[in-house]
Amino acid sequence: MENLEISRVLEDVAALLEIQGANPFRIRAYQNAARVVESHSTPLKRMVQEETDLTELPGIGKGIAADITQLLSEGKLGTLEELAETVPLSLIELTRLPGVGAKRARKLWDELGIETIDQLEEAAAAGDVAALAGFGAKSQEKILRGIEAHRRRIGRFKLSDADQYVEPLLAHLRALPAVQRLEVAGSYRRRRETVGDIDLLAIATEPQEVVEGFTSYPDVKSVELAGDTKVTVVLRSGLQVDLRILLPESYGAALQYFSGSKEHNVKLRKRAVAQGLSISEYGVIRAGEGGGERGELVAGREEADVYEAVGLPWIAPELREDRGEIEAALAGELPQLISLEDIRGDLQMHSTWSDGKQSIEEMLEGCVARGYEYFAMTDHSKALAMTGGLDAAKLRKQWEEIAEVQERHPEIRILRGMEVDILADGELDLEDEMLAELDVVLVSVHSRFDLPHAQQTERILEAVRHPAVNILAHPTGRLINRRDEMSFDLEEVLRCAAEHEVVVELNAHPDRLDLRDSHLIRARELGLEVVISTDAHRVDDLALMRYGVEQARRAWLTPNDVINAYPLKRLLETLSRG
DNA sequence: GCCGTTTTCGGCCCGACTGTTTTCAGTCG
Repeated sequence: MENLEISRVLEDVAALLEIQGANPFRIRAYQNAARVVESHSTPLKRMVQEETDLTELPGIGKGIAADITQLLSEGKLGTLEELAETVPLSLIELTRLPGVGAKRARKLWDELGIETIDQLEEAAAAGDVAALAGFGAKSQEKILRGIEAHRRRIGRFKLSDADQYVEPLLAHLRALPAVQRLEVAGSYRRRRETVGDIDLLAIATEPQEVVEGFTSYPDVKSVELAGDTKVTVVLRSGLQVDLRILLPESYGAALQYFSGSKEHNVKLRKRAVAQGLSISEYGVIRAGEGGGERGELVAGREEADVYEAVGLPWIAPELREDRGEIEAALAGELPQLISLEDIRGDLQMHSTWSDGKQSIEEMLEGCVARGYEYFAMTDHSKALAMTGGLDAAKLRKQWEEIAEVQERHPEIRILRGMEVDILADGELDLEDEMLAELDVVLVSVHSRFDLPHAQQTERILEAVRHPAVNILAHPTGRLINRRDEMSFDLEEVLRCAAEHEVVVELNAHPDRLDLRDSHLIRARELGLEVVISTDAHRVDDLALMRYGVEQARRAWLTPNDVINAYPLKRLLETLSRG
């Protein structure tokens, strides 16, 4: 059982306790523990095997350590099962709808007997929800909209969640002596922001051993299909994984075929047909004389051979969405995609001065360890009271600490920044004279996501036009699988940003990935520069940069489009213009 | 339930806003 799953179970315990109306601090203890477990880099499974004391982790005491140990040994948790006897587990899903929390979920169950989303939808559609005390017509409407959005998301895993399950599975399979080659294809390989299922491809000396090794993997919940060359399992997390065992001569063709996208492959096949070739998952075949006979296999062992056979260079998987990559490849104009090694700094992160978990110096050390030349310390502004956002006085104090830390660490440049809230009227949450003293000003929306379209657009435009602003952070405000983008005119905002030389952020946090790939392509067309930032709240989060870089590659971005791939001098010039 | 301790119990993230109420739940990170 992976850390993410343990974390999910602890979250479920917290949610049920909350619905039950338990001690709020006990609830928070489980929530805290869930967060700690989720972001812990070592698998707890291994810690338990090595008899490391789990209570060494912050927020994990005797009780939760015992819970985790039980969960790992028995695959289930007594605490949760006991709770589930008093309150239905399915109520947890209700609390994930906007406008429904623990109390309201409880009320829906108590008063209307609602246990599931389907039952809630039925009751809301019939108008029964609005009739409840504490609910009204607007709440009922919001619930119905929330259910609709929920349905659209169901069944897709965030890429980072998929990674948590896939990486240990790959390690398990690669350790099998019979495995000669093993790769993941599909949207996972193209690094799409969410994935439906996982496609594994392998070459094996003894296929049967690999099939057995796969189906006996401890996290397999059920084996859906077990043939000689194709096996489908569902992991405990609900993620479906297909494994195909291939012959070496068609491995590259299969990798190409199963990596997709479908649209990319359709275009590629058309091109092949025009050349008297046909591409399938088994290889590239030159049509035989007289049509009906089997033709000659001309490529298939390596993926690059497949592309070469139709006169193309190999195309990076992130580009394979039929967004002009085949045409670009033909013209020899494929972009020199950005990679993690190109990144020279991180321009959004938080410290204990606001809602970050680690000090400025600790964050600095994390950046140094990643080989960065610079980073920006960008705590929240005061409107976000919950996060301990800074007012002018506290910000000045923070600058003193930055100066001291900088003094001790000449090896990296600290930029004074702030993530300044865009207030509902478009005003910024920090005085102009303070803004002028910052090296980098990020602005972003954290409240009133529901303003009417025109008003929301004007609010953001107002902020982008402010002369002190350098970066528009997480511009759409979406949270993957949780919250839709705000309703506003992104095109107009991008045009305005271009005019005022404001850089748009690609927030690398795997919950956000905001802007998304298609938006970034548009931003680049409009001549905008992009910054890829992790929004780190702890040192470990700095590693999330890879998700931003992957998304940037899907958007065809090169090191020349991304300001935190610039050397310090060019970055400072970029930030000081305007 | 966790933490820290002045060791066996008290404290645990400050608020502003909306919708639906007339005191509160939910949301923002």
